[in-house]
Amino acid sequence: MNGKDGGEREMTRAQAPAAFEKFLRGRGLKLTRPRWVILEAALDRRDHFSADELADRLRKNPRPVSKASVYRTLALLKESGLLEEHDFGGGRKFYEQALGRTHHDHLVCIGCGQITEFQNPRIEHMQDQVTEREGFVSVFHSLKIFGYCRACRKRGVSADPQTAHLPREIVGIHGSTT
Amino acid sequence: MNGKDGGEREMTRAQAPAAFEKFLRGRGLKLTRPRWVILEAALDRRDHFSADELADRLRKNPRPVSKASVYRTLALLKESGLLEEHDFGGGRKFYEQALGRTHHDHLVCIGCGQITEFQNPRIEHMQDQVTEREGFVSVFHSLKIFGYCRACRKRGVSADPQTAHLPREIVGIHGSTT
DNA sequence: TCTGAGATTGAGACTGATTCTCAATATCAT
DNA sequence: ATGATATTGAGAATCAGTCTCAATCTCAGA
Repeated sequence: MNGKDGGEREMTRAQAPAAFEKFLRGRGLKLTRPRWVILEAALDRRDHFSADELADRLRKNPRPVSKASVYRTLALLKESGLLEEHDFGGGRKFYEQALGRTHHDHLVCIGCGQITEFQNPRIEHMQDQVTEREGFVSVFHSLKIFGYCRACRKRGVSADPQTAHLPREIVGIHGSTT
Repeated sequence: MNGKDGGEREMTRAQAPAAFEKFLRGRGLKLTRPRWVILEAALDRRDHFSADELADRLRKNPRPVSKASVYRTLALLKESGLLEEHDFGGGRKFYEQALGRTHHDHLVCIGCGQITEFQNPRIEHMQDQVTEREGFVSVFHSLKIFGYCRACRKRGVSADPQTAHLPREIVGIHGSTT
């Protein structure tokens, strides 16, 4: 799962609440109970999750949190750098933890919805060449490769590229470095 | 604008209606007036356009076409391979002509919304390496680099990456090969 | 600990793109 | 021309996400 994990990840996880509080204070914002609940819920996730799925879950909590707060707080967590936002198409955004993680791109299986991460410094480097040539300053980028994963191929799952639709549910996630 | 243009492009444009009709027939679908109107309108565009913008325009035509038909027909044009669909974020999809064009990726300026196209065979090649290594079969991919274009930089337009929002209006398009 | 200015919350209305519904209409092989 | 089917259009529905605003918290200062 993306190289060495555990120790390093746990450390950043432990630091996250303090980092978020600092971020909030720096903006004159308050650390409220709903924000805390949402932060904790987000930190508990190791996968890619959507705002409304999280909102649904938290709405049923012993300490319910409203949909509006979930959306608002996820936006703050993104701005603070604790979460990263991804758009895999399909009309909804997904979030994943960012702290202590390095940049990576995604393979998205249109058969089962599984997401596999990958890193490729050479691709990144060539992107820099492209932007430089254009006088463009890159702020962020997104590279997603859609297709069929090994498991789906084995199962014989494949469809017409034109009619294949993007998964609305992110089923799982595999990490892969290089 | 993306290499040699004109002659070749015009040829494919002339062939497009026949190609679409063939596609429709192959599916037992009919070539109706609204579909024809929408096809022509789409072929007249050289830029990236959204469905609802086109629908708005056609709704005011001497021969009005309904929003529903525009959405339905653009989907068919995409399936037929005449149009390509892009999601630049911002909650709406954009279309561009695909016939006679080669694959390319996009630089999206978050300052002015301008889209610049680029091609880089080496990046494509490395993507192949990545998918192969994962046992993944690529069906399509999307590489978008968001940032500030040369013009925006000159104008001093730049914003906090976290608060920068994606353009809802695609302002223009520049092609660039390599 | 109390207080008040100001930030935040939650319920639900709203938005905006896109899709769906379905009765009326158009298409085209025969 | 005819009829079996596909298609259309107007508006309702959907769906993620945002907004509104009165009631409610937070927290720095007294």
